Amino acid sequence: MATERPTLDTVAAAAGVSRMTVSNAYNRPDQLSLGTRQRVLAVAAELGYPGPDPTAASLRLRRSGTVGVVLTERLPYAFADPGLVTILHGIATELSAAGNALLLVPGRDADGGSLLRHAIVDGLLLCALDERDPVVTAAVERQVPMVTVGQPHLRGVPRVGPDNRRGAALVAQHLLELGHRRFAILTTASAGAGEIPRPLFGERVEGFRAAAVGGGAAAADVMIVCASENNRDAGRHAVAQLLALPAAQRPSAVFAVTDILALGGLDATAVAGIDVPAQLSIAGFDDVSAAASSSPPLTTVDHDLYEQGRAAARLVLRLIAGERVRTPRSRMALVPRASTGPAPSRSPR
Amino acid sequence: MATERPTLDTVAAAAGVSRMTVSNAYNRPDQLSLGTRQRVLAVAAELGYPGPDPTAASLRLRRSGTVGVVLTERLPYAFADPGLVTILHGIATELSAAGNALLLVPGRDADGGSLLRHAIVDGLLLCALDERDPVVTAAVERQVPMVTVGQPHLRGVPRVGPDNRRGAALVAQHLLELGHRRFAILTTASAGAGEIPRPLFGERVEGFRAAAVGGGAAAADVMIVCASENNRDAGRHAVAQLLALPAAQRPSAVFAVTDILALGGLDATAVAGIDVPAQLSIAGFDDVSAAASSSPPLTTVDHDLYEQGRAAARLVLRLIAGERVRTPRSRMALVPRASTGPAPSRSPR
DNA sequence: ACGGGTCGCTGTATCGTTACAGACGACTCC
DNA sequence: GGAGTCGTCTGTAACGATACAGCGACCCGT
Repeated sequence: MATERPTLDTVAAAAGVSRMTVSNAYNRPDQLSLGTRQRVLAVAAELGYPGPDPTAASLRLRRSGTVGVVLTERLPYAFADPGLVTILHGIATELSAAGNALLLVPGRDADGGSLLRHAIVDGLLLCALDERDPVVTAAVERQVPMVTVGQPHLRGVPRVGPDNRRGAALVAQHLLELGHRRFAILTTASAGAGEIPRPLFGERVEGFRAAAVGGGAAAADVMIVCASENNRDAGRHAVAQLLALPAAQRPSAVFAVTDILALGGLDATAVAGIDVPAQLSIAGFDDVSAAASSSPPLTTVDHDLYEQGRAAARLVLRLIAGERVRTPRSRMALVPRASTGPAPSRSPR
Repeated sequence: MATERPTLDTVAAAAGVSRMTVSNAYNRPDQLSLGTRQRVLAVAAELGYPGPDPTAASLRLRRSGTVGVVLTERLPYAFADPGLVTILHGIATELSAAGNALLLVPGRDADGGSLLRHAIVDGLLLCALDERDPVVTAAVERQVPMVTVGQPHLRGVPRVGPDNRRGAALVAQHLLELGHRRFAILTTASAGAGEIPRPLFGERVEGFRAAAVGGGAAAADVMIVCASENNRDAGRHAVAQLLALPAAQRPSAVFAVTDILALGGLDATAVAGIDVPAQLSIAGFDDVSAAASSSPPLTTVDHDLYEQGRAAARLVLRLIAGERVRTPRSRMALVPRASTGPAPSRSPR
């Protein structure tokens, strides 16, 4: 029966109408009479015509109704990171509301080639990528409407994301107001696996240090401690080492560049019997859900990842529609909780 | 400079070669001399040519390197369900390893039309959909390689997923061997919000009942209890009501169609001071991570969602490659833990 | 009966790419 | 020196659809 796959032409010939009429039967029901339409669709069904080919339509229309999202070089890792999943949730919400599909693009394929070159998309969202990642270059070369989320910063490309420097400075200011003058910044080893790009944490480290020193701390009193990875265990180990320092050298407040690390730090204080915040203040960054229910609840910086995803999706849709957009300013706020308190008196017992 | 967007032709003319040579410069470096290739790419860069248009290439090649995934009618809900995210993780792992992108297709757009008609995909994966969902019809009409995960069962379409009847029967058999003869099946109200399709739970209920009755229980001794929703609180309420029954009518074992409900049931027994499993056995289904660490640990049925996602992706890729595949048998196993034990003696104290 | 409007349908001209079959010179081999 | 081979490059023919202008036919009011 169906020796070759039917096309619009096949159906048109069988129904005795022009190809355009068949196309209209599917896409513009108001452009033809009800009778003709039903007849055409009946013939199409009989021939087993699966409907207009979306690829051909996209070529002609010059749009596909699809937005590409690049999450990390190796896509599957993205699903292991609750933060990225949250961003993705926001993106999906906004895209599907606008009738767009979401294409998840692996950064590179097995051959090292960039799949991005072959992705059929009207626009791109780059999430949390290192700016030296080759996939970023490939994205720019595509010359497609594009928005970045978090990282990287690219000239001429709108970016949604927190001002990491400002957020870290908010924490520094909070701790300075509580009387702290000796700090440790807890970050991940910069030579680490690179699962999460360095620039992001670098901005937080620099933002905190600059604000702390600018606010009265001695440069020598802002130490930097590196955890081996960005996970709770690594945070615990790093803070445990910190607690082993002689009291005189010990900082009175720790700023961890992620909540995960900060929560690990709380674990270490619990083990060591250190009272937080009486003996040591700890603050994090991200306001993940666990931060509100830790013991004690964690002071942190809230920047709404779900909303960032939504905002980025809205922006790229507007770019696709031909509007001009500017990088918006993200909502961001210090969330003071019980893990930070006044600095202990000058000589801790 | 670039009054019109350059194409292969533009670049070919400017470089003084044929269009095919430009195409080969991008896609088949071995088909032309190094010198020519570099010259062509240089000219392309100068003209700002973004590389071959993926849409046109897909039209010509009849493949896009993309697999579509339909998770639920409203895409964003998918990210709220850890089970679906796990399946998606498995799918993404396998697809990206094979150099394919993953298109998340919302079931329907704002106008009620199906976006699936416009999705550019080489194949489709349908996850956990009700078979009466119009999106399923739309998918079938696309006449594209397709695999379903969990639900629905479709004639001629391979399906990956547990045999719910068999899994439930495993639980029934386990409880029968422990001497239980009076059962309650805990499921969700069939007239519920429909967040998760009914057939899935229906199969589990029927599978358990059939195996229990077939194994020696009186039909009247298999009662069905409905929780208002599939969450822990609703499970707790439902089991609390069960515990309020006169001892003579009370079942000695409860089979909950999901672990979530079963965990709620454990909460209820803890509140009521009922000893599990000495006074009441409780079993679940799914082996979610929390099942291993509940108190007592939950007897349940393990069917690996991550592996199901991987298996489904592999299958659809093989279909796309033109191979014939058969619906595989999923690994599934009863995981006996401490929440089930021998039936209490005939007259409970 | 005639101008003007609407309805329903058709024809032509792309959209940008890649497969395939060959053409053409140079090189190798006997 | 002629035949075969290789490496490069070219031309033609799709792939399957949609936008847009336009053309009869029909209905109206006058």
